[in-house]
Amino acid sequence: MSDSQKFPVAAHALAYLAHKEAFSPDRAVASAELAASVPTNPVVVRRVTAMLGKAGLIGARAGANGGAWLLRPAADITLDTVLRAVHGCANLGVAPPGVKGCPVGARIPDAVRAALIAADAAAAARLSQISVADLLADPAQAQAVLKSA
Amino acid sequence: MSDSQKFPVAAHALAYLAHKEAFSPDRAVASAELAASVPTNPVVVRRVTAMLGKAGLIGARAGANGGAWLLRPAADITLDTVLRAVHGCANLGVAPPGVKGCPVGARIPDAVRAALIAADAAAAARLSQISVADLLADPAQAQAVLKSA
DNA sequence: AGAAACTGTATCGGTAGCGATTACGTAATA
DNA sequence: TATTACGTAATCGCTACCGATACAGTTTCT
Repeated sequence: MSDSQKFPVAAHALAYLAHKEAFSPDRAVASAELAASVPTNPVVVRRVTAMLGKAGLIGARAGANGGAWLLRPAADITLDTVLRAVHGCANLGVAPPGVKGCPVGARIPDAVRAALIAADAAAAARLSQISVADLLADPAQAQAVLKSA
Repeated sequence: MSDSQKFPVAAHALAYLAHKEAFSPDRAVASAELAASVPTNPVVVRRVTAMLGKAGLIGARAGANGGAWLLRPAADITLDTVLRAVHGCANLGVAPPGVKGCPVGARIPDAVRAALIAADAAAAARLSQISVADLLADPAQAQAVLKSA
């Protein structure tokens, strides 16, 4: 894994729910509407909302007027939680196994693995500073982040 | 992108060169030897060493007794430099475009993009604290990082 | 000079993963 | 009961990567 788009789609969906003020079952938003905003296929949306539901971030109900809604305030949902909910990680590849015979060749993979894990943890830590509510904030903020990076 | 293994392979190759003390052309290591340590195909190794060469991290020479060697002390090569050299990034997906009509649907993608860039920058910053020399250090260090993450 | 070793690159085949789509069973509403 | 909508499985087409082969150019060794 993974060039997966699950995390961006999840973040977008949650931000959309927050914008729609879908905080209770009677304000549920259907997957078709979310899919139209991303844009993507409704099934793709339901695949990620199902994961978000298992993580306790959103509720969902079938049937007419059904759909998904947030179970927490948008400001209380940080993006690292979202990332974990969709089983994502900062992907830099997987450390190759190395050869068993060579002592150094066998030791390097563990060190590389440790570096990859450290990088992933750093990315998650950064995401923990961003909430779904932040995604709806003034675009000037987003621009500032974009330029400083 | 990408699920590419370029970064792990590059890190492994550089660590191997450092271990072999390949600091000058007369101590060059052939791609076949590097490939045997990873393990992978010699061509895969040459693909990444070519990029590392263009980034000024290693030198390479064709011909008998040819191969690759480090152009800098291993302690001066940080892993974020390696990551950039192979055009890698902490991959969390790409922000979907959103729909043009909806004002919020159009704003969210920029915010998501900014978050992805921030996470990538954080991962790179963490990698900048790790050098190739660190990859050869006591495995207890690597274990400590692995467990703390 | 000739043989041998090695890089850099192009190319091809196999494979794996993903998104989009269709389909179906279940659940909730009108 | 008819309709709406979720959750999940199965399938399709696409893309990207790795591994392997091949080849031209370069350097060393005999």
